[in-house]
Amino acid sequence: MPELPEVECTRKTLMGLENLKIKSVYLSQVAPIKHAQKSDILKKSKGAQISSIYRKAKYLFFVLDEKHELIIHLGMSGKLLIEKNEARHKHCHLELLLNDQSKLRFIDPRRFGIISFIEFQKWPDHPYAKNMGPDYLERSLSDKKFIERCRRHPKINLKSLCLNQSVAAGLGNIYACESLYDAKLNPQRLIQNCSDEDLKRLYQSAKKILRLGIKKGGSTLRDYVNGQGHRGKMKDFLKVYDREDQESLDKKGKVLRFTQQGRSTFWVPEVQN
DNA sequence: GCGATCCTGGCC
DNA sequence: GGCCAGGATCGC
Repeated sequence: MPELPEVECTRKTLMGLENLKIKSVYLSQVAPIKHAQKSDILKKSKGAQISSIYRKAKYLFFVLDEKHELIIHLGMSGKLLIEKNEARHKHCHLELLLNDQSKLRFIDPRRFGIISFIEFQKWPDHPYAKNMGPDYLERSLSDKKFIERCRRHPKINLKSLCLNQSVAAGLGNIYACESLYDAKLNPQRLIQNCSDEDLKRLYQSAKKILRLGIKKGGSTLRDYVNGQGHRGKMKDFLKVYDREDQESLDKKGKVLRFTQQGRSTFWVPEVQN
């Protein structure tokens, strides 16, 4: 479900939780906890204060007392919601009861999401961090660095490159299709057949599209909502995604769909070379 | 590098 | 019933 813009919009709506204290923690029997112990999370979160909340690519980090960090990845169907009196959802896997009586809930029917827990600032040592390149919107990433990272994978196609979080992180299927369309690049083209100029254009398009996604509050195709339960408006600005056999939003041609690496790619052949 | 795989739910 | 879904890892 959520790509970088949706995770960022979720983060923004959770900012009000900073400095609140965790009174109690609930974890479901089937909570998707990875590389952490349930007992550890329960023990070390209880009574802790949420000192800050930050994001890297599609991961959210809740810093607890500057001693530990609770990590959440929303996967395909996950959402974080601030609730008060609502009954606990069937697929709620984590609930933090806070000292203002609100509850932060992680709801994830498919359980492709991730709950993890680390010592403060130990993310670089986490197994999942090793496969993650720089966030597209990170200031330290540059045209030159992006191109250099792309060149490590000469044999993969541009769509795979976009979805490969080790090159640069944050794009998912929607924003990958939109970025390739914006950059006028054929999703099937191999990296070895791209010029530096092509790759630079892809990087610049990705940043532009991701920023627009954030500005519009994220894409709600079916059920994405931010921490306050509000839908995003970016769907109305998507030019090719989910528009098979229709004209692209900017009327430059007919959108076709095909499957690449098991995922749908939406593109306009007349525009993308 | 690629396909299978982890899951539930919605839609045809 | 079958297919599809906003993700990412794992084995070959």
